Parts: sequence; C-alpha cells; structure tokens
Amino acid sequence: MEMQKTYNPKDFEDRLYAEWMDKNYFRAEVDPSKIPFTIVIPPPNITGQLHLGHALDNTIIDALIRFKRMQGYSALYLPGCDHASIATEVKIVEQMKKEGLTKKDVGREGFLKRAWAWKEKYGGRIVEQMKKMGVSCDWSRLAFTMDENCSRAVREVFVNLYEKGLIYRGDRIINWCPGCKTALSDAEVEYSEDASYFWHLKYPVKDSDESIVVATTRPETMLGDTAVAVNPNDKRYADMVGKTLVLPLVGREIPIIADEYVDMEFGSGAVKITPAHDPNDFEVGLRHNLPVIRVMNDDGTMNAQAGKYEGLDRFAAREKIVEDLKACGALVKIEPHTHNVGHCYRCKSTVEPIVSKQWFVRMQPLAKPAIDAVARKKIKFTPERFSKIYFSWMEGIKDWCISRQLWWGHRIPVWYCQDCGETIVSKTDPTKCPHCHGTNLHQDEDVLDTWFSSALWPFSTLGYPEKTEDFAYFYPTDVLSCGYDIIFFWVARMIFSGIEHTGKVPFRDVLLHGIVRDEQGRKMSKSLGNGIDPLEVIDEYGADSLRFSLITGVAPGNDSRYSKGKVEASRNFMNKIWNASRFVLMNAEGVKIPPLSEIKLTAADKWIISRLESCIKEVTLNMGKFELGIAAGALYDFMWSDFCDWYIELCKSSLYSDDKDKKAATLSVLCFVLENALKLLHPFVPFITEEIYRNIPGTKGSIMVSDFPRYNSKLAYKKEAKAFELVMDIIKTVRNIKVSVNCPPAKKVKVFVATQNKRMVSANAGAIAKLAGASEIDFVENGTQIAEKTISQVTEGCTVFVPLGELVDLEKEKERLSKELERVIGEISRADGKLHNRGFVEKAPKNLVEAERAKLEKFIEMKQKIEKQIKDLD
RNA sequence: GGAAGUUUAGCUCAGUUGGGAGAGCAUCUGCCUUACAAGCAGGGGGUCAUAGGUUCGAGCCCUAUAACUUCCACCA
Repeated sequence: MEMQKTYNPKDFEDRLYAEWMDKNYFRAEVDPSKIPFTIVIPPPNITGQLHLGHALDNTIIDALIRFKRMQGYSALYLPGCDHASIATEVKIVEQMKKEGLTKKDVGREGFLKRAWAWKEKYGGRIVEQMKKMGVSCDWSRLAFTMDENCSRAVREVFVNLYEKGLIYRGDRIINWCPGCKTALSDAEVEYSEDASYFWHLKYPVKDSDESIVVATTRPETMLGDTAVAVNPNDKRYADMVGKTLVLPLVGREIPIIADEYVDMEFGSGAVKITPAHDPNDFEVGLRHNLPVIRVMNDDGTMNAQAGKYEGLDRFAAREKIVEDLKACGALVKIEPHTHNVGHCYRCKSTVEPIVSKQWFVRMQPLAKPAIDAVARKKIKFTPERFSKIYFSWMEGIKDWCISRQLWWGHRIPVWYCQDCGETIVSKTDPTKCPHCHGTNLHQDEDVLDTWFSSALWPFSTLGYPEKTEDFAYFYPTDVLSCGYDIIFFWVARMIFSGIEHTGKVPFRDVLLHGIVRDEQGRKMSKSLGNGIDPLEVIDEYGADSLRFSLITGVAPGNDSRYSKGKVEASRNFMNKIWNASRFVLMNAEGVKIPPLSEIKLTAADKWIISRLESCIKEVTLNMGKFELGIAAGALYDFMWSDFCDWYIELCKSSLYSDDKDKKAATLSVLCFVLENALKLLHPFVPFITEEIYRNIPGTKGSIMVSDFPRYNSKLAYKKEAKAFELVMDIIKTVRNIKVSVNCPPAKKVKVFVATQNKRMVSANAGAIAKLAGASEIDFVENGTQIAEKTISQVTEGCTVFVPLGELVDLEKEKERLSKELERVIGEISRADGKLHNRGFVEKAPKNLVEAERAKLEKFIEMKQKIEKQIKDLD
C-alpha cells in the first residue's frame, strides 16, 4: 500500500469507524464462553455538546473496554444520555423566551413536545461526537434515561421504595430555587462566600419598656417570625422566657422561647425564629409547636403574608424593610458580615430555604449497606482516598428531596383521587380509585430529580426490572469511571440504589479522574469562554492525538491541564508511529517474510524483543491498576526510543544489504515487534493502529478483535539484551567523543575497542559503523599502546579509542577526562561508603549489596583506565 | 469549623510495596544521515516547599509549618 509521508488522520478515521460499525465489532454478545466486562457511560446531558471532560471519560473507558475486548472478554461499553431534567428545562425555557413564549403559553404537552425535539437533536449530536472520538460503544444498546426501559425502572423503584416506607411526602424545609422555580436536593446547592450584613433588630416586649435584640442576615424573613429563642441556660434572658414580643412592622405577638439550639456566645444570644424559611428554625418550630408562616412566593417575591410588601422581590423587600425598621427605631445597627450563601447549581440564583410539600427518600436505611459495601471492599475506589469523601458524605446524609416542580422528567407515579382523597402509588397508570372506585384521578404534577433515574443507570440500561439475559450476564458492571465531581450526585446514589434494588453492588471498581482545566489551570466554563470543543481538536489533530494527550502524564484522580502543546506532542508521536510503520512496510514490500520461529535471531533482535516483552508486562500490569498514564508513557518510550531510535536504525545495515535471507529475517522481527506494539497501543489510539495493522504482512482482519499481547517469558532474553547493550554503549561513546571535539557526526572515524566480548562487537560491526559513523573498527588489548594519538572513553564494558589526528584539542580533551575522572572517583567513594556502612551490608537485600560491590569494582577499573588515558595524552 | 489534594528542571507534569532524580515542551550545540525537520545526535538546567523524626538508606513513611486548590458542614 501507498502510505502518505505524513500522518493524516482525516484519511482514515471516519472510514474505519464506519467499517467497525458495519462489521458489528462494538456489539457485545451474551456469550457464556466468555467473561463479561461492562462499563456504562456516565450519561452526558442532552443540553448541549460534549466538552473535554466527556472526551476524557470516553477515552479512559474506551481504552479499558478495548483492552478487555482484546483480552477475550465480552466487553460492553454501554452508551446513553441523560434527560437532565432541570438543565434541559432551563434551556427550553430560554429557547421559548426568544420566541416570546412561556411555559404557560405552550402548556405541559406542548412543552414536552419541544423537549423531545430537543432531545432528538442534541442526543443525536452527542452520539455523532462520540463516534468521532472513536469510542467502541455498543450502539445497539443506546439508552436514554427517559426511554421505556429506564422509565419502567424508575416506576418500579419508586413504588418499591414507597411500599417499604422509604419514600414519603411531607412539608419540610427544602432548598428552593426562585430562578428555576423548583425544589432542589442538598447536593444541588453550591455555597459561596458573599459579602453581606448583619442587621441587629430590636423587638419590644409587649406592654413593657423592655426589648430584646436579635441579629439576622435575612431581615425580610422577619415578617414570618413566630418566636424569638434564647438558650435555656442563658442567665441574661432567664426572666424573659415566656414573655411576649411584638413583631415590628407586623404587630404580631410572638413568644420568647428557650431552646438548646441557641448559641449563647454568638451574636446577642437571642435568635429570631422563622420556621418557614430556615431549616434550623423549622426544627425549633416543631419542638415548640410554633406556627409556620411563609412570606414568599415561588418566584422569590413576597406573598400576601408580607402585607404591604406583597409583590416585591425578596431583595427589594429587604431594602424596604430595613428602611422601615430604621424609621421605626427597630434597627439597632448594621454590621458587615460575609457568610455562605447557597446558589442553584444550574441557574446560580440565591437559593431560598422554604417550607414546602415535597417527596423524600428516607436515606438512613439505604446509606448503611452502601457504606458497608465500600468498607468491606466490595467496591474499590481508585484513588483510594475518595472512599473517605464517600464515607463522610454517606454518614452524614439527610433525606433526599426528589420532587421537582418541573415538566421535563419522570412524572411522579402518584395519583390523588379527587373524590375520596386517596393517594395511589402505582407502577402502571391507574384508571380508577381502589378505595372509592371513582375515576376522577389526578396525577401528581411534579417530576423526579434527574439523579433519581441516573441512580438506576447501571441496571435500568440492562433491562431491570425485567430479568433479561443482558441483566443476568452483564450485571453487576465492572468499572464505573467518571470525574470526582459527581461522587455524591451519581456514584453514591448508584451504590445504594444498586444494593437496594438488585441486591448487588452495581460495580466493583470506581475509577475517578480529575477535571480537565485550561492552559492556565482554570476550570473551563461557558462564562469564561475558555471551553475547548473536542471536535475542533479532532479536526485539527485527529482523534488519536486528542485521546493520547488526554491520558498521557495523568494520574488517576488528579486534575490536568489541556494545552495545544500537549496535543501537538501526541500528534508528533502519531506521526512517529506512522513513519516507522511506513518504513517497515516499504521495506517489506515484495519480500517473503518468514515467521519469527523460523529465523535465527541476532543480538539486536533479541534486545528489541526483550524490550517488547517488558513493555507488554508493564502495559498489562498498569492497565489492570487503572494507571493508564503510566501504560501510555511506557508505550511512548518503547515506540520512540527503543523501536525507532535504536532498533530501526540498527536494522538498516541488514535491510540495505544484498543478503536476502538476512533482510527477510530482519523484516520478520520488525513486523513482529510492530504488530505487537500496535496492539498494545490500540486501546489508546484505535484509528492509527487499525489503519497500519491491516497492512502488516500476515495479519488478518481487524486489530480491535485481535488478541492482546501476552507476556512470554521465553522471549524475555534478559541476559542477551543486557549483553547487547555493549554495542549501544560503543555507539553512544563514539558519538560522545565526536561531539566533545566538535567533529561533525557525518565524518567517518576509525574506532578501536578494547573489550572482553569481541564476538558481540564483530557481529554488529556494520551497525556500529552506520550509527556511530565509523570507517572501520579494530580491537586492541587493554593496556597496549596505539601508535596514533587517540581520544578514548571508558564505559562499563569496554574502552573506546578514536584517533582524530590534528582535529583533537588536547587541552580540551584533558579537561574532559579529568572531569570524568572526578565523576568516577565520586562514584567510588559513594559505593565504598555504602559498603563500609555495616548497616547497609547487614540489612540491605543481598542482591543490592552484591550489585554495589560489582559497581565498585567496575568504577575502580574505570578510574585506572582514565588515569592511563590522561598520561597517554602527554 | 472539618477533611482532602497539591508543592519535583524555565513551563506542564510523571515518579507503581523506601535502594543511584525522569518525560514532554522550552533552551543551547551540531546535523535536511535514502521512515519521519511533526525529525536525528548531543548538552545545560533540580537543597524533590520548609523544619524535624524513623531508617543502614527518604522525593516516597511519620510529625509540625507555609503557600495554593478543592470538597463538606455551617451560628441566626
């Protein structure tokens, strides 16, 4: 085949992906003769397009899947999208706003129609983007959190939890987002420090001159105060407890109560209690049977209970109320104060704690087994440290508010009988009330938290609650890989859901990666405009370059920075692979290549095969440990340094010789190593490896369904590889000598070698001549005088002499030698010191002590030789 | 308030049970050597944040400290 001179991924990436699809290679079969290996995708939201975080998800998962598939597993990468209830709804509301429409205008049905259209458009776009990345997803199992299967699972789970008493409905303080006009779970609130004020207010005691001072950060809530609380042990207020206060502006009478919740040290020691607008106050209210007065509407404006402030936005009301309090003398002072304010994770509005009737999941009974599963290592976190974060969240977990006042999502499967008031919770839509048999039923208006369905993802996508073949075979899944930022939202909830509903942990390993930041280390965000579109990167550099750059040099759980430079480095590596392959294939053209088993291996052959085997070992080991960065790094080094810089160069003398058998034998090794290296690389860079693999003589079919290389100890050739390093040392030494005297590398020089292993050197004389630029190679005995003046350099196994005649700068050479002597003397004293250290000799492993002795001997020998060289120069 | 992470070459980062400090980029020198200038060969550059400790031996383990980052909780 004709290969282009440079790597051009556009020539083949799309074509190969289409072929893989065509041949159905991504399809994972239920095959009892194979072991299943399953990863479900962290489903991207259908709100928009993929970003680099998704690209990282996909690269990691696809690498693991391709690796396991090649190892013979029935590997399933299950793709899908999340309906992203709140996020999508926000987008659609925005979209409608541009048309001058509101949700009310289009109605629930019309709204959902738009939402589904949105889903078709963006869901499809996401699939196309993933295909561009080269991911080997089983598209025949493409899932969506609102498809039939997943929806059935949601109802099944909801009803089961309800029947077990683990789902309840009640009036509780929840986080209310006035922007999205819905309740949020605790996890959906983001806190940030905002500069604000402390307003100290004076509440007068009824029919008295006395008063009590309270401090608040939200003065507008005072309209809903139903008590003032003090600590029961607080002597200052002991005689005040039980008295009645008159709420300024409102005139309502409220009691002074005593409750342990109040901190005597903080503020004035007296707290205004607003049960409808503060979680702690709500608890206090329950204990003291206080009325709950809500003063705010769902959109953040004040309601009728706020009297003359009705209709004002909460922040405008705040200003007005402060003004009025000041006017009536109730405002004692204003203090600057920074405190944590909750914001909606979607629209960033300030979250308002509000009492509201919502559906909740009782968490305590679910959390316990979920904690045990991780504690007992049924689920392992990588990196391990994240299990601590998981534990602390799970242990302190509160009930989960799951109802959302939205339209896009799974509608809560609860109906209320309009005739008798019966609540019907059902997996299927009921037609009549089981209690009064009335048919006037009304379904709960709310939908479920998006994460309620995401929590079921590992089994809902496999058919649950039906006992499908897929579920039986692929569940539990094996690895769950996602960013550490969704441990609470997603990972934790999948764990307790999986255990509760399937009786099994949903996965055995949790592999967490960090966030991909921009070049300056900032988080990528829309507002900063520093986001990177993976498609643009792919368009410029190819999917393989992007994939390789995302995992190379990255450790699990650590954040990484994206930079063009990194992608370029990866692209250069692709180009290197491309050209090395091109070189091998060009030379192989028309040559009948014998199998490796039929040829006699040279020392260089054994060396590269040995290097390959240790690379196989390292890659396999590190893939198993999810250390993809290390595996990729090992491959980079092997491919570039060992294979390209050394072995291919070493082969040239044989490839360009007239000896056809020799050439064929060399090509056999080149093809063998290349083929295996490509297989090792394939999980990371699927396209380029596939494109080249097909052109290697002797390969059949696709690399993605070939066998992953297995370490073969018979091919390890440890001793032989070590022996061959003599040749490499000589080459490096000659190059060094040349550089040290400013001799152009191209200039051929005569080389003398003093060594024990003449056979090795003679056998590789051609290679040495080519790589070191030697005109001829002769042997000398150690200690014999060479007629010409020479520059010499001592290495571990030999001494190399190069006569350079008048080119030599004697003074410079002496300088170099004395520097070298200094280094060797340093090494001697280091080794000597170690060996004279009784502790080391007695306690260190024997092989290390032995190695140290051998080194010492070697260095002493080198020292003598260098001293002689210096003498010889005079 | 609690917890976690980071601190290694000019920059970005690896460093896998403790056993002679690494890569890429950048920089310097010399090379268009019939796969590759997206390249080849060679070089310079690091008190591994600081201070102690454990050990024969510490970038790695322990204890403090500092700076930066993140998560959780939250007293109005």
